[in-house]
Amino acid sequence: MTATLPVVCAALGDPTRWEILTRLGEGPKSASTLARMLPVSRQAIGKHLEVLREVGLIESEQRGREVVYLAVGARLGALARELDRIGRSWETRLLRLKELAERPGPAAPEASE
Amino acid sequence: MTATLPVVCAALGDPTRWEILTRLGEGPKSASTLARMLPVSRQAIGKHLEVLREVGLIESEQRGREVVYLAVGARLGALARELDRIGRSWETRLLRLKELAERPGPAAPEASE
DNA sequence: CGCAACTGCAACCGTCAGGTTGCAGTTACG
DNA sequence: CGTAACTGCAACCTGACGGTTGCAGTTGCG
Repeated sequence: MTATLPVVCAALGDPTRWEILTRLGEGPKSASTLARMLPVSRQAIGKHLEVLREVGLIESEQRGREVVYLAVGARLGALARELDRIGRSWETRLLRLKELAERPGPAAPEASE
Repeated sequence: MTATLPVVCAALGDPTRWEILTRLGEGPKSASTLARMLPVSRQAIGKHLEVLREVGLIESEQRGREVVYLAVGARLGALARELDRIGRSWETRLLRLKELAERPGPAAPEASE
């Protein structure tokens, strides 16, 4: 479940998958139920659910004869924190470079390599 | 630049693109420079840069005869906040459903549709 | 001034992801 | 107890994506 960043982002990179996540965000649902509300086949839904489950964005739970899936908000929160951290690091580095550029140093501070 | 959520996530869904972003996070660089540090052609880099620029994750800047690109941390931060918000909403809804299930109501509260 | 280096555009290619249909197996509802 | 509904697996198709090469056009460094 320690899915690498690009992988979980890729999972979130498909519109249909977001459709599914949105519906699941409203409450637990089975693959068949989802297939009934979306314009794709049950099998396609199944593949998407598998992808989402692999990166920890949803969990499955046997309920009676059907398998219901639920959205895991915590997983999305974790991703959000990770992205935020990275974004901040970019900003601070950018700022440091700008400071170097302002301050008249010995040579021209070139950062292209 | 109001790139929809799945689109910007898709942009972040490619490993090579993360390579590029990481390098750009260290400081502004040109396409050729990036191509020299990564195991792909300059043209491939160019396509990736275009994708990243379209979703606002990087910006371009003419510097001398070359075009340098810089990572936009704010964009990533915005995405992070959006994801966090959604994740929280999932959790609260889940909680409400659980409450309903605990409380002995008139009928069995079924949320599969 | 001339050459080297960077950019932009276009054509082309292989792979894989998203989708479909079809079928077989289980399991709860009536 | 029978049948309807849900699941799982497999084969197959197609388009888009990540990658390549090739070429033409600028622009600045020595």
